[in-house]
Amino acid sequence: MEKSLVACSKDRFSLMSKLYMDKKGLGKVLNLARRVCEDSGERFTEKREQIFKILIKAKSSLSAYEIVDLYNQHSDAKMPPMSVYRILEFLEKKNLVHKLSSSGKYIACSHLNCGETHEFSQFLICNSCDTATEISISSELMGGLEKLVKNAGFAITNPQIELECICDQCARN
Amino acid sequence: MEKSLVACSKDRFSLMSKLYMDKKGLGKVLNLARRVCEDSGERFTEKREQIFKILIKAKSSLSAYEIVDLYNQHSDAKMPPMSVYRILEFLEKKNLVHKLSSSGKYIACSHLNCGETHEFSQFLICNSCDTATEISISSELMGGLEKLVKNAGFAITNPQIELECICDQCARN
DNA sequence: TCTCAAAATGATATAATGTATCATTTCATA
DNA sequence: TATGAAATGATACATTATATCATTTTGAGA
Repeated sequence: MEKSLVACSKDRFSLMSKLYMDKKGLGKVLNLARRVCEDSGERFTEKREQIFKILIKAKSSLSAYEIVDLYNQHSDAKMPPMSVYRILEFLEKKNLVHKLSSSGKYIACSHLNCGETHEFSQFLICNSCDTATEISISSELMGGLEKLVKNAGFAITNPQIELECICDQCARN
Repeated sequence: MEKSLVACSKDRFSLMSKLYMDKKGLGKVLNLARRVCEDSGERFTEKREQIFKILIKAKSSLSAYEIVDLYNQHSDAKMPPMSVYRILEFLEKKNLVHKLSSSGKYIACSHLNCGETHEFSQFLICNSCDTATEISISSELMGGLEKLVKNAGFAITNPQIELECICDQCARN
């Protein structure tokens, strides 16, 4: 896939909605994930799928150990943390999940709806309810940032940006 | 101090340079730090000053445990990690140091040169040499970001932004 | 279908980071 | 100099993350 600041061609420069998932949508996303893995000669194993599904269903970002607990609650075979870290790392490399560096927690990529995976996003993280919403900032804004950064003697190597926010729903309460 | 997206009135909307520090400058900054603390009825103790100086002299951001080690190397009395965490938290509240949330490491505020402290900054972090440079993004850019965030149903609560970069010097090597 | 190498996971230990809690010391000021 | 709040010490422990070697699973080719 081409590297681009914009993730999804169907949604250029616009707001991305959260990953909405009905049963049909879930199946589609899982198929896409499988294809992404198998296209590069790797496997979308049962355990990788389970962990991916845990993240898709999660309402907020999850730490590796929270995923361990969720997995072990719903399975007889207990998965050790090391395996979860490895699987998360794998899914992240495939751009199926993202790691929020400010919290160390993980979320499913919300661009899978449109049948694409992508590498870079920006995230709005609600301090109150811990949900993370993935957005794509405009090329104009990103261009402005890049210019500023260049003037400071730097170049952006990863345009992932995480913004500490409060969501409207939490703000009302 | 008034909360503002821009830190330093002498440098509005412009690039901030890294904290440059000769002997005279160091004295000035330490005096400022002491004043900031004592103005609110708190103390700029010897140990707080030592840790602050370690951060000022550091070429890159430092983890709490790195600071523990540096302190203990240059002192007979050994300071436990808990104390370092407490002191860092204190200095951060006073806006004398900043914590990089993506790495959990600390840097001295580089706006102290201009005789002011400030609350919010953006940081360019070199992946290669681990230096962090503090900048202030323009109000125009910040305004654009805020608009985008608002459309997504969020409001920014902390405009600290951390960008993964490579610095020109590392890029040449 | 059997074998084998690579991929994937298990198991275990340990490093690194961060917090909770209670005890002790330091310091301004009454 | 007595006292109470601020600051630090000491200790334990929780959380997060990685290193390493063993075992299992898988798919491709003999």
